Amino acid sequence: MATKKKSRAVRGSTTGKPIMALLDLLGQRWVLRIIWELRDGPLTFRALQEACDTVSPSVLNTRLKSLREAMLVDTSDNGYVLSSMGEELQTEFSPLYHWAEKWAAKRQS
Amino acid sequence: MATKKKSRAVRGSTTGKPIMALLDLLGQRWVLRIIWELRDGPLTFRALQEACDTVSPSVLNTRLKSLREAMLVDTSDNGYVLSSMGEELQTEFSPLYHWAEKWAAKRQS
DNA sequence: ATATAGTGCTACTTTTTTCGTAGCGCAAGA
DNA sequence: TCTTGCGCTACGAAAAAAGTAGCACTATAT
Repeated sequence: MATKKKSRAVRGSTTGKPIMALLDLLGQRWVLRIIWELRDGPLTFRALQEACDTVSPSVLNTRLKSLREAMLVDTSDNGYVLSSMGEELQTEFSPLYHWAEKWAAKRQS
Repeated sequence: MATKKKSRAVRGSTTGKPIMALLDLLGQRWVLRIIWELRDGPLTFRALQEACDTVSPSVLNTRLKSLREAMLVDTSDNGYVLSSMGEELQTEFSPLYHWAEKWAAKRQS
């Protein structure tokens, strides 16, 4: 059981499989977006809020807590920043960002 | 406060940027999971429901509609199946599934 | 023809999550 | 002192998701 760390039971999946935990984490609203917005360096809480379509501060704070617990985000002097793991994840994602353009083109046709 | 949003197609992002639309779509609960569960071939509605921790049929149906509109999922004789675009996306994701193991290992240490 | 079982899916109520907004406590300048 | 900007909390309203029941249909069995 994943009751080791924080017993947070990342919403839904109790399988204990890392991929399920990850998909659950990333499947929370704004999580993917936050990681995306932090791609170019640190942002303050409010800057991050602005970047994410002025997401409500309560939700943003909740997400940042999750992401810090998940060791994907850290705090720095200049605000929130991707951790080394977070940057790795961002790197995994980058081809996806390119793919999105292709996807959009095909959708419209 | 900022721009008033019209009836949103894909929740949140008004930027019109494909990546935002994609992140919004994938950030809905169960969407990533559904794509993951369809990785090895078609699943019926109920099989898919079982695979996703018995997600409620209303939500599953809503997601499947979104995914069909997004041209990531199709229907087949054997149930729901990833479209060619859906398979591409799944391919983009696969390294991520490997990364999750590494992530989990690091988290617990 | 009737019964059975499995399918995709809708309808409805309850519960959870997110939104939207106001505002607190703190710190650095003017 | 009086701002200004910061991270963040509080809380009611709105939206989304969960949970459950069950319908219409099809295929197979009796």
